[in-house]
Amino acid sequence: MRRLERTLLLKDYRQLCTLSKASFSPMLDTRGSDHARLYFDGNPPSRNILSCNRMLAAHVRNDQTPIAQDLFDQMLVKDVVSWNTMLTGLQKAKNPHGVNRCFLQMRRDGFRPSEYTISTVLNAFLGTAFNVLVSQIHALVVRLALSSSVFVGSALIKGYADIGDQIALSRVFDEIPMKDVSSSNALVSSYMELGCTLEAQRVFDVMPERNIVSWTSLVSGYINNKRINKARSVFDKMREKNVVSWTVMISGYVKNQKFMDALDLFLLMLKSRALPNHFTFSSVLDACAGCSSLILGQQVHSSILKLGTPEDVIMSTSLVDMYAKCGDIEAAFCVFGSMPRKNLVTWNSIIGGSARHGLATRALDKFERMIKCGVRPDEVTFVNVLSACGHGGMVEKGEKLFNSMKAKFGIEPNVEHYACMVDLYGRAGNLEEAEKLIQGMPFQPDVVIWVALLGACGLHSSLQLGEFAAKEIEKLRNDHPAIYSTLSKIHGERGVWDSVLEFRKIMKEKHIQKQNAGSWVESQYRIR
DNA sequence: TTAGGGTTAG
Repeated sequence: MRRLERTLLLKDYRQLCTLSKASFSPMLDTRGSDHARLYFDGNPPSRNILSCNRMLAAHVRNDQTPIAQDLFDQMLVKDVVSWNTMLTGLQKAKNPHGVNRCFLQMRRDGFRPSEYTISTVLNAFLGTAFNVLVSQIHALVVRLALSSSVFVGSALIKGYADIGDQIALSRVFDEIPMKDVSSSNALVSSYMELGCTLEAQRVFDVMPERNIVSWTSLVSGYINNKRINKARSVFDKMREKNVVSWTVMISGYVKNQKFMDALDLFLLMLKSRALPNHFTFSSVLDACAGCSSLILGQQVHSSILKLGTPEDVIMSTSLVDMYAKCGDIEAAFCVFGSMPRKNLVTWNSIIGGSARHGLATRALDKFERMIKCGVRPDEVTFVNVLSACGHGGMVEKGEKLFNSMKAKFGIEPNVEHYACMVDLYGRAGNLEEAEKLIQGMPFQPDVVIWVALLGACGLHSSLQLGEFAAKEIEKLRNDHPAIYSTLSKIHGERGVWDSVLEFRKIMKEKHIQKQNAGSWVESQYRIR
């Protein structure tokens, strides 16, 4: 490049830099005229760094991370805001690898991480294998003198909670000079996460200022520590409640199988004129499914439509699951078909629902479609398709799918899959094959396996093998109700009435009741 | 122009 050109470029570059001097200062310090050239070519003055960053942020806000990444890669001059925005995009896209790579590149390029950078990176690493880096990032925070930031502090507290380091997280909190309500809230939920309910309560009690999040963190913490009644008593003390606090309490009841309490609370929420959102509806639908109430489920579905709740893949999956569990599989298919986006859980719900309704062919058809749509099956998918084959008597298809698990999809069959296969062979009357499979299993058979075999023996009146399975069950759990009822049935069918009476006597002594099959219709009445 | 603390499914 000729000297004159170089001088001109450098002049233009300096002029451009005056648009945002603070952002450009690291570049001025470390870059030469080649960078000026690059900037001149790639970023005409109409596209200065501020407008590029704004565009980048807009893409990130709209969940268009790949577009943001393209723009970011094209930006020949970046500032710390550009890097932070890109990191936020990768964090939102749940791409911790990407965040790690971007963060490393940022540092290699000589940029100094800011409070924004640290809190974004730490949050991206939560719940991932990258959380081993928390203490290293903490060391960097100390070196960069960012320890006093409440944002960095909150992120570090959560990071240390994620790796179970109670001492470190309380030390981080202590070292924040001007603690705010958010950092205290982070401390409350982190103690709760580690099961330290007393510590969490103590922090909450001494907080100089509490907001709705502080209260909700406490409620949520008690729920996660299985203290549902304590959670409710805190919840009742809240003077102000919002959609999140209502949802936390409702979903807490659902997690604890207290479906009627969840539905009662949902009614209270509506009475208080709080507006449910997709989080609330997912939990409420789960409660309807839990008590098999189609009527309530339908009413909740109507409310979703009436309120114009925006489509959400999780909420719609809960709808599919609710309809399937409440006996209306056609409605489940209808909701499923109307979903613009489906994920693995959605597919598993419809496949599992079909299987439970005895619709083996439809279940397998959905499985094929799922593969065609490019969704990779997981272990739940295979439990569902194998049980569909079992209910449909499709032995060969089941065998083929079972063998394809490892070979085609890289999924190692677990004990549940073996139980499905034992059930599949057993129902079809192929008890020998079932027994052979158990013998060849790569792990010790559990109660579920033996119960599947015993069930098959009951179905096909196989006394010898049935007694063997019963003995194995007894070794693992000596009061399993299936043992006595099934053996009593087999003996009855063979006319060995003494044994039948003996089993009935044992069942009476041990207060064992034959488990009755539940009926959807029955539970409809129960709820009214 | 960039960040934190409480909520959902098989």
